[in-house]
Amino acid sequence: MLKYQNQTRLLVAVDCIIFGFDGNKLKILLIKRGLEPKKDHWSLMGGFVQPSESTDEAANRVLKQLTGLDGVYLEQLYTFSAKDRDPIERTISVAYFALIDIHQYEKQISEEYHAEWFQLDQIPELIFDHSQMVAMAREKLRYKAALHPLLFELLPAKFTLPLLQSLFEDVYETNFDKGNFSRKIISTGLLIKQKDKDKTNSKKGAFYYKLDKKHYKKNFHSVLKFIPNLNNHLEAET
Amino acid sequence: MLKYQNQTRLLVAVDCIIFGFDGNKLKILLIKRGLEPKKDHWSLMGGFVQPSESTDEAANRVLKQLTGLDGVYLEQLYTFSAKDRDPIERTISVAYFALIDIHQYEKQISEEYHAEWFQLDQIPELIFDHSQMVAMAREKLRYKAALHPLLFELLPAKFTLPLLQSLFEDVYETNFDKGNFSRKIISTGLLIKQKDKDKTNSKKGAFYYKLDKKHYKKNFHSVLKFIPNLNNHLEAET
DNA sequence: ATAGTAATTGTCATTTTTACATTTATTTTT
DNA sequence: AAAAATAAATGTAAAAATGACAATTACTAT
Repeated sequence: MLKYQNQTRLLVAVDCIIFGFDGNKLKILLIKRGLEPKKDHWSLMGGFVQPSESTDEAANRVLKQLTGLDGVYLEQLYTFSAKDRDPIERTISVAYFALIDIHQYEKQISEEYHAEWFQLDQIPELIFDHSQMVAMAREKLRYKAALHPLLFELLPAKFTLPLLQSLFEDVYETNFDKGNFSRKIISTGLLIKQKDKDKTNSKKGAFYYKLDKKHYKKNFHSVLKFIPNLNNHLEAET
Repeated sequence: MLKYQNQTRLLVAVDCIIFGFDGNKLKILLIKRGLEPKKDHWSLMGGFVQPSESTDEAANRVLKQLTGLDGVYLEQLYTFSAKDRDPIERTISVAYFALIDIHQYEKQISEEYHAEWFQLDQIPELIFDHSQMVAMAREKLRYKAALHPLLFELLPAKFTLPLLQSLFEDVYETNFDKGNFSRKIISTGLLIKQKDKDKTNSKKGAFYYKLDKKHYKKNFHSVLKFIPNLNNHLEAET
């Protein structure tokens, strides 16, 4: 089976940075690590790549194990390969980031892993280089969401413009003018206005919208500039 | 040494997509593969990751081996991990893309590998999934160069605006208005005008410019929009 | 019926973009 | 030595977009 002579083989893992939005705050899902080393320390959900799978498949498997979810937004982020990143044995890790609708997530499944959602300003110390992975995922999310319709993946099928705006405001830690924001979103043509309203947050109520799936897929890669004064809100990118 | 029980270890390689600009056309550097399988077929330059190195270090090593160059622009692109991508033995490959000043490149070194520069519309059949890697690198280059001052890495220290424009025009396969182009570039504040001109292409001569290195590093991550009608020139992104 | 609230729509000055036109600096030709 | 040729550099203005702020609207609760 080993046909390239004299080459070292390495452990390959995947780790997932899983984002969710509870209607108020952007959060990531962390687990308490179940095996040594660093047992019971906070960690990203991950696992070793099996002989039968690609890293994409491994990441999807791991994500399903923890959340019960299939077919969610999952994107390869970066491969971490520092020689000593795992103290037990050399392992390279391909990091993925996922965006899920937090309400779809099945709690009972994740209890097995002692998983918890954390706000981004309250993330505990993480094992290995996982803090670096989280930082990079957050940067990438900010960068990409400013230019592409990404954050919709975090919302339920029906949502209001004020809810969308509060998500953007939390991601960019700033406030946007509501008039300009709604015009910009509407002008993308990505949303279909519904007949009904959400009246939990105001007396007037805010219309629900749904994604126009076709338009969304077709225009996902277009550069849209959702964010005014973009450069004030991005520090760096990957 | 093997401390995580019952896990499979895999070969890990790096492959480099090396871009250069000869003053006329954007090109990539390919080699004739020296070992079986697929000996003498066209291939990206690559190599196995050694126990002593990270993938970044491996990519830099491989790049230096082929070009003789140190400290060039090198960025991790994507990790390719399809189960059967290498027919001999399972190998995952971390692809990197490099931007070099083609005139710095030392030809005698690469003759050992039978390396040749190819225009992007004349790339031969490549081994394994290397064509896919090239396609992704090209997309990424287009995407990123539209928003960040990336293409300067392909030019010599002193260059003219018309040369820069011809590079942009080749990358995006289109023509730009020269007045608007030069204004946009100048307005970034990234360039320092020199006293001398290049008179090889016109009677009037075009002033040389140099990168303002400090400004360049500081503003590299700013979103600048170098390209008008951006969405007409990007198909997709990674 | 009225007041209160947040959603929605409106307005307009400012800035950016883009198409196209003119001027300028230099070399080559007459 | 003047004129023609060439491509670089600069100028112009209409159109589009952005962004700050104001007014109106639709509904609920008093």
